[in-house]
Amino acid sequence: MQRAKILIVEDDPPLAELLHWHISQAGFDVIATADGEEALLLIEEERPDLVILDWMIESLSGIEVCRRIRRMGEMASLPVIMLTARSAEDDRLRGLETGADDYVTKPFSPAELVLRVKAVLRRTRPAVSGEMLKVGSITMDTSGYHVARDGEPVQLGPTEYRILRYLMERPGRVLSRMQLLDGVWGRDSDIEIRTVDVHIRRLRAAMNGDGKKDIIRTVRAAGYSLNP
Amino acid sequence: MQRAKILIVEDDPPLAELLHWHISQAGFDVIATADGEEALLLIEEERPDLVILDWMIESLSGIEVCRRIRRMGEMASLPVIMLTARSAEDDRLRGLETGADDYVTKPFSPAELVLRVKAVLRRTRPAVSGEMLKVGSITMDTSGYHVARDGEPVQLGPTEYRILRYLMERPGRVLSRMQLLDGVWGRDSDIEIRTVDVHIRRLRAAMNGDGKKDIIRTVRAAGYSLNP
DNA sequence: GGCGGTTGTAACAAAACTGTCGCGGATCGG
DNA sequence: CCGATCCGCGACAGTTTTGTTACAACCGCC
Repeated sequence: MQRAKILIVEDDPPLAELLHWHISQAGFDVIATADGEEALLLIEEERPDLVILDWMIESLSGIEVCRRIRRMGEMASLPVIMLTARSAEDDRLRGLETGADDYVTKPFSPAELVLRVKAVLRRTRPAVSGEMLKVGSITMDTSGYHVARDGEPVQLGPTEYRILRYLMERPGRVLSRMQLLDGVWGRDSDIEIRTVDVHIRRLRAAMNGDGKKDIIRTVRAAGYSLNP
Repeated sequence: MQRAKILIVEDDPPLAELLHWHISQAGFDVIATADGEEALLLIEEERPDLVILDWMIESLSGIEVCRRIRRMGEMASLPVIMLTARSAEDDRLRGLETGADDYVTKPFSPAELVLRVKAVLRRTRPAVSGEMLKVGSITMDTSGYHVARDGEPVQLGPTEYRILRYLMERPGRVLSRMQLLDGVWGRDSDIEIRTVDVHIRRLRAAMNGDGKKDIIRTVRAAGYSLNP
């Protein structure tokens, strides 16, 4: 199972270190910064799966960071958990309004935070939390690398598996070849963009074995998506 | 945003009431029953958007209800969240194979259940996820590139799609050919201005399939606009 | 080193879409 | 009613985008 990458944005060094330890102890990869501007850069470059964001940080308020994340286009759906000092209803509301997925009020137990992280990941990225993915008639066991259609197991090559997984994590959404290259091959791979087509074809061939309906929709000039 | 209707099938009265309260508190319309047979009837009549189904109910096991829902034709794609007592991997598999969209193992927090409900709805009904454009009887799912009129899907070419999107983002406003050229083709394209007409015609042809009313208004000497 | 399976590319074929033209009907202001 | 525009329509050739196939390089593994 692929480990989820968590970005911690916290400018109080002792607390940052505490969080770092507990989160990585729970089996996540951790990157950290104390600075809001840097956080935005790190999000671009490291593509974390979730951000833990202190409401009160120096260079840029947490709420502003959150707002900017929501305007980042490709990363706009990045889950954010806010750490707030007060539990005032007011703050909770404002936090959720700017697009935080959850919030934790200080003081909190690290264990609780870890639980929340897992819950949010389970909700937003089922695959990283080791659960079963299901879209239509297709099921994928992400821990055992098993894929089935209508209960019938399907044999997939590694790349086909990764493409399918990427699609199943975003069912119905049309993904451009560029997005697929980034998501499946990695951000910095100099692969021909048309190569995506070939693998899509292979994935189709493997999944539509009998005379079954095609599971992948081609959207001209846009990309591919999983059929509902 | 239109409220989603949730059907709860749970035969333990205290738990049913608890669920009822939390789900409706979260802003959903709730209907409930303790009986499997009745659940199927309610689905036919009330057309809920999602079903929360206890694995162990009396008259008909949850798993059997789920199976029948999947054979209901029109309602076959109804999302189902299963409540299971055990967390055995085995049950998870069986649950997903019979067509549940998600499952929650008891004990669970009502908050988590609400999160899952929202997550499943987001996945199955893009209308709730804010990436949906609506103007009159036309809906456009911008993340999945789906366009529908009166619920009927409409097939559009790339340029027609971009024009319609541009229009839907500015409903009612009259846009000159020049504006459309800038907005849809890009500021620096040396396209004949009359080409806009042709694409508008193609868009019309695609959208007014049956004898439906024209969705685009021609404003002589000014341009085009979307009809309200 | 040989082997089965996988991967990235190139090249070609097929399909879908695009832009342009010219014609004729519609509309408008006198 | 008339001329001047403006707009809708059908056709069409050119382009772009996608599907398909074949092939050489590569990989881990024995």
